[in-house]
Amino acid sequence: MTTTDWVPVEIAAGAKRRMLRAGESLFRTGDPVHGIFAIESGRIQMLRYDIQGRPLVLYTGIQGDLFAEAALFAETYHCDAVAVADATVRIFSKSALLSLFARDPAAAQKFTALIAHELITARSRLELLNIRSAHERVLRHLGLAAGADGRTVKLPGTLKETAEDLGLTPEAFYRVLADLEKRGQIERKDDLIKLLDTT
Amino acid sequence: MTTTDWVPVEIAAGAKRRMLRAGESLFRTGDPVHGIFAIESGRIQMLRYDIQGRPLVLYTGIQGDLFAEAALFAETYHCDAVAVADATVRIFSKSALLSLFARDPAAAQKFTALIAHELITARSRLELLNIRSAHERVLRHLGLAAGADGRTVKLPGTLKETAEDLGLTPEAFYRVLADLEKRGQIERKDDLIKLLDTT
DNA sequence: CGAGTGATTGACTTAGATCAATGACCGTGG
DNA sequence: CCACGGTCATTGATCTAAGTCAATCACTCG
Repeated sequence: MTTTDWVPVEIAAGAKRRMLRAGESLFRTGDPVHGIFAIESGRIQMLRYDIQGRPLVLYTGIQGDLFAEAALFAETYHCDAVAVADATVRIFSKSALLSLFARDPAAAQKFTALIAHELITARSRLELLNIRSAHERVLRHLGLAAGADGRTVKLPGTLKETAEDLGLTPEAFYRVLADLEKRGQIERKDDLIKLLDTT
Repeated sequence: MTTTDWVPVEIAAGAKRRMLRAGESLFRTGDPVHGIFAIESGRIQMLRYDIQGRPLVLYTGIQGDLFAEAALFAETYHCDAVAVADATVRIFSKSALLSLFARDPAAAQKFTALIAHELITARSRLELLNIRSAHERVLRHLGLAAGADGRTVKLPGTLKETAEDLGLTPEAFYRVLADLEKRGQIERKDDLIKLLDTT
């Protein structure tokens, strides 16, 4: 989600691109804010460090994710961002965005709507992760991810990645899928999953 | 967090209050959007139903939480909201907010900043819940929740509630705390927890 | 003074993590 | 064109961390 079609052309045009190699840092806590970022490829983590120096991961963003949105409203970054895999990002200048928003309320509203939507997504994933049973968790996830017909889900990326999203090991996820299929609760064809009625 | 000090007085003044009894519904999918809500007391859940009619919890809000923010940008609600315990909410009218934002970019920005901040919080809780070990999870949580000194955490609410937040059973949480204390990694005094150096 | 709830700890069980092995698939370089 | 190395998908065997059930104590509230 969060492809960057929310950005008005005028900003998109001026957006620079930056490539990072695995381990390279994009910004650090205290750096003055230059802008916010969209991940075009790779994987970026936001980190804080606790008092003992242990890293606390705040967010792991992948392809298509927008991040550091809150930096728009701060002078300096409040965490570090490092590439955990080779990555490229687009940079949307803070000043350009803010002045756009000030001048064009509709654009501002579009941005707010986008963030509000991401918040919904994040919150529903939180509820999902609080479900203890792997079976339930997978079923609910499929229910949420189901398309318009409410039955068909096309899994994005690899199963391994989906497993990760669900807070499961890949093995556990494979087993749950296999089991659901055996029980006739789902049908699988490649990366398509169909939910069946269990009455 | 998210106490309602973000609302400009003019809106706060006009905000109605509504009391709900456990099980009572605040709005349903498809209802026209009247406004967004702040929970003054109690507990409210947002729900969707999957095609088999099973409820999918999207969010559980408690005292102080703002919710249905995204409804500002929609004509109708996209989920149900029901009180899971007796609750009172304040209602901020959609039209009043939108016209405020259109006329006062600074207010709009404050709102966006608030949501962006909530997004950060939600995302960092997601990372937390993806940590499998209860020990690690609790330690990281304490690290994140630590106050300015980076060492002292005052637990809000009951331990049981915190356990719930962390995706742990109360028992598991008690045990982890007891264990951390025994190992000298934390110190507890009532609802204050102090992180100690483990070097 | 009970009734209700949170905090705590013990005993037991199990779901899911971990470790391991195999097959399918894909790109790459000789 | 094919062998080889890498990754994903899958399944089996095993182990343990955390859930579940249960009992006790402390507290608060009417």
